Amino acid sequence: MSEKSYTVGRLAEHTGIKPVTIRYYEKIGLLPRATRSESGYRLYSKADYSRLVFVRRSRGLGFSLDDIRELLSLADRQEESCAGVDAKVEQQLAQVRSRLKDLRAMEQELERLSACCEGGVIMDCRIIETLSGEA
Amino acid sequence: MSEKSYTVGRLAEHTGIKPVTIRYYEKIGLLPRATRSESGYRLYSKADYSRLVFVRRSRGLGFSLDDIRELLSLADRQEESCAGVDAKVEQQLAQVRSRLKDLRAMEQELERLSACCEGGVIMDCRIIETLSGEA
DNA sequence: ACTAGGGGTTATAGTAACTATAAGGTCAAT
DNA sequence: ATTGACCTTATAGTTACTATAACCCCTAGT
Repeated sequence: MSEKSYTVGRLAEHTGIKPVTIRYYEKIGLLPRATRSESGYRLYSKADYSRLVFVRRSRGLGFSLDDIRELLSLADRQEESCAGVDAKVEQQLAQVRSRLKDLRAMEQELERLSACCEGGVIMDCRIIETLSGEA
Repeated sequence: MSEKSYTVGRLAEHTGIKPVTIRYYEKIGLLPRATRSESGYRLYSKADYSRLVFVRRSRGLGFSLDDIRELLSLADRQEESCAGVDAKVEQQLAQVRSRLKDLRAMEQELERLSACCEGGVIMDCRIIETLSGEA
């Protein structure tokens, strides 16, 4: 059924995740141990490919590898409620929003600093002054 | 002139940067070597305090420690143009904006996922399906 | 058959910016 | 004199990789 057709390099090409990274994921137990060819090469199936896509997409949403480990184990229990998954998504959304808030504040302050530079010398630089100084 | 009045702990209290971190900054050369008391304790002056505030504020704007090292060395050349500083700020602003873009995309996608959960079981979960699947 | 390339394999160290731990020295107060 | 809160150093751990070294395998060309 599950023909092992990909080597690690071919899997990498198809998923956009580098061979080293794939091996790393295996090492930390995020991916199951790959089956091996006679000569010791890793061999992957379509199912392995899907799992890796899951990881890539989750990473794209900012989930940590630990989070993804949990998501994968939740995903594997087909008959259970998906409340856990939903909770993880909510949690991640909250984290992303908090990070957004921080970054927006940084953006504003950087804009303010940038605007107050008048091209003089350091001694009179309002940017340096602000960074060194008050509040 | 520059009375060395702070120990590392007192400096930490005043700046909100922990003693370990202050020592770490010294170790990597971001802060100059502190003068020492007879018994070997680090002692800091108002100038040291200012420099550390500079670091903290720059960190708050997302600058890397390497960037801050450069900013500090730029700031030390009082009579030179502040163009370098301005450039660094612009650069940082660009980076923050790029990160913002990424995070906004994540936020949107997470919102979409969150909305499509209908409280069923994993088998029917659109979230899992999306993560595993297409795109 | 030999060899060169482009795979694959492992283990180890490095990255950023800290945090945690251990094992000990100092200082002010009781 | 001893407690407790501080200080000192060195080392290892964190996250998610990347880089390096040293070696093995497989296919294609001569």
